[in-house]
Amino acid sequence: MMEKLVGRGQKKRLHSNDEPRRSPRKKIKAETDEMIKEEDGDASGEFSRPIPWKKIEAEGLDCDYALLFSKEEADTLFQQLEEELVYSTGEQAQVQVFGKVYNIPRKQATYGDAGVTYTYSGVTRVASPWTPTLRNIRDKVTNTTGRIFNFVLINRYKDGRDHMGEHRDDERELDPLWPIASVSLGATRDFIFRHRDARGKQSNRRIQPVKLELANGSLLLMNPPTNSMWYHSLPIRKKVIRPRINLTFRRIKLINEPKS
DNA sequence: TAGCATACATAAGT
DNA sequence: CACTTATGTATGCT
Repeated sequence: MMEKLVGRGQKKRLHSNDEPRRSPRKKIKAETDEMIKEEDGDASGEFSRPIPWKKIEAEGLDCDYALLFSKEEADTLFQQLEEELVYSTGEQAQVQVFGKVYNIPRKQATYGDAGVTYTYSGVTRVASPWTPTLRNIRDKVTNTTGRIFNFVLINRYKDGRDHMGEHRDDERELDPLWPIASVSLGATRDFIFRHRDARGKQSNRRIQPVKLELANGSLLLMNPPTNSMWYHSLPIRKKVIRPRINLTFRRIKLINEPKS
C-alpha cells in the first residue's frame, strides 16, 4: 500500500523509443515529434485569446492542447472544487460490467444545464446545476474555444491507483460533431490513446499509441473523429500520490425527439 | 531484483 | 450479435 515514491524522473518514461531531444521544453510528449506542432497564439484564428496551442495529430486523431490556467489559478480552482463538488455514492458509484458489479475506481459527478441527462454503462445520471466554480471554468473554456457546452462529467482520481479503463466517449446522446473539452486540475497524469484497429491480438495494423501528459491547469480538446477512431485511458501510475480532478465538457443532445 | 507497466483473456447482458 | 469495462494474470522492462 505504501508508496516508496522518490522522484526518479517520472517524465522520461513516456519516451520509450527515444530520439535526440529537439525541443526540450515540450510540455506534452507524443510518440513522434511529428505529431505535435506548435501553434503559438495565433490570435487571428478562431480563438479569442493568444494561448499557445499544440496540435496533436495521427490517423483519425485530432487534438489541441494548451495550458489554460496558471498554477496559482489551477490550485485555487482545485481547492474550490474540493469544497463545492458532490460525488456520486452508492449504486451511482458502481458499474455493471458483464453482469458483475464493480466499484468505479475513481469518483464521478455530473453537472450541467437543467434537464440534461447522461447515460454511462447503463446508468443514467441527471446533471446537477452548475456551481459557481464550474461556471467559471466552463466560461473560460467557451471563451477560449468558441464552443458552448451544456454538460460536464467530472472524474476525481485520489491518487495514481485510481484510473479509468480504455473506452471511447461515443455515446449516442453526445453530439458527434462537437469536441470534448477536458480540463485537468491537480496531479499530472499520463493519458493514452489507442487506435481502434490496433487493439487485440490479431489486429494487422500496428498503429502506435499516442501518449500525453495532462498537466495541472491544462485543456485538451478532442476533436472529431478522435472519439470514434481512438480509445483512451488513464492508466494506473503508482508513483502518483496526489489527487487529480478532470472535467470533460460535452454537448449532450436533448432527447426530446428521438429518431426512430 | 522487485516493482511497475503493458497486453490480453475473461466475465454476461444489451 | 458486436460491443461493452474492469479485473486478474502473464510477461517484459528497468
